[in-house]
Amino acid sequence: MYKEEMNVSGADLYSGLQKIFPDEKDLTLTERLEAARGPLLSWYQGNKRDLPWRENQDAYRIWISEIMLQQTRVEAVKPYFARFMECFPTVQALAECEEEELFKYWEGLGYYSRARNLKKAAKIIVSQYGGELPADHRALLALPGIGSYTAGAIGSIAFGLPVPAVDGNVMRVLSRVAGSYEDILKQAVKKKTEAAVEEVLKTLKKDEPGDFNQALIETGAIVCVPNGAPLCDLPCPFYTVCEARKRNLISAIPVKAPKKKRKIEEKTVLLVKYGDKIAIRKRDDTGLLASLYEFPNLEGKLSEKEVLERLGGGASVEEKLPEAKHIFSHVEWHMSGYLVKAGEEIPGMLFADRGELKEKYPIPNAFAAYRKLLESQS
DNA sequence: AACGCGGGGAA
DNA sequence: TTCCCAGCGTT
Repeated sequence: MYKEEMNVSGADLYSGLQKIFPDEKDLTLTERLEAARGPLLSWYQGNKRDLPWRENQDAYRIWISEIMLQQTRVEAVKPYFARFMECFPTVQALAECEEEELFKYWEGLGYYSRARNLKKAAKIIVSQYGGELPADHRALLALPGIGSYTAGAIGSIAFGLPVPAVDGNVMRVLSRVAGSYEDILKQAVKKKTEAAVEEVLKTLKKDEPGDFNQALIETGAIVCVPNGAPLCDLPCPFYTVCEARKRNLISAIPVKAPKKKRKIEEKTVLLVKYGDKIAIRKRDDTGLLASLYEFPNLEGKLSEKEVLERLGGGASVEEKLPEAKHIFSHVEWHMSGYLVKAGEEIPGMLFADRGELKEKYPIPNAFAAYRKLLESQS
């Protein structure tokens, strides 16, 4: 209300508040981090979650977990991680696997380029580093699928390197600690934050960078939570140095630029039966759900007649299927569907039996509603 | 710097 | 509904 009435930006409001409280010392983020260093490390020892990839410091396990955890919640990752490590226990096993099989283990986890890059990187690790992940920040950063955050996480957790691992969690925590109104989605803001964390990492003992980075992340997961108010009354390692808490700005920070809205796409999904088999096809190798399999589908919401025109070849529609919706982050599929009986195998389509549908071909969850229909059908 | 890329849990 | 999650690669 004050903000809107005065028509001032968050930054202006903040500098205004600074003038109202001129006696407050304006600490830098680095100074706040240094002040919290001790409490943070001991808080982490007492509060860290017991997670499968924290059983040891094996770089391969750390790597796989960090890739899976990109934009993905811990609870979602746990079952995938267990199955993955069982099937691909070493870098070599991963480097030699079939991409199709790898996708099958990734099915439902999303952001499938992560899996593709994992295999690419595994081959490089085998050919250039003797099958061991390199204990070098720049070498890690050069591997496909490993960016600034992941290189920092692997480097510090597996190898003890003093490199920052700043993700969305850490940006949320530290923007509140600093009382900063800068947009945490901006890469320049993230870079500054990484620089501040790196300063402090340099002052740590040799075995502490991994714990320090994980402690920051853990604070974001346990105390300074996303979606709603942070739980400042739990023991918080930043309690005494947190500017947002001190000035009651926890609901205003972090600042994130609004996202643009999704577009909606209409689709008509076909479950085409030929004997006991069902038609699927492989998607294009670029773009959304690249290289995965799908039920044949047509653009737009088509009538029974329009479907038959496009199929030809003695196909007949057996029934109209219920509508389904799938929401991606940037697009929304509104699907209608038909159960179709094919008179012959249709060129360009692949006919799979129920077992192959379940065990062999990776089909993304966007088609889960129709897949389920199929299972209850038989 | 902006955009494309999954899926699901929670408010 | 909207938000946001242990982000990265491409343009």
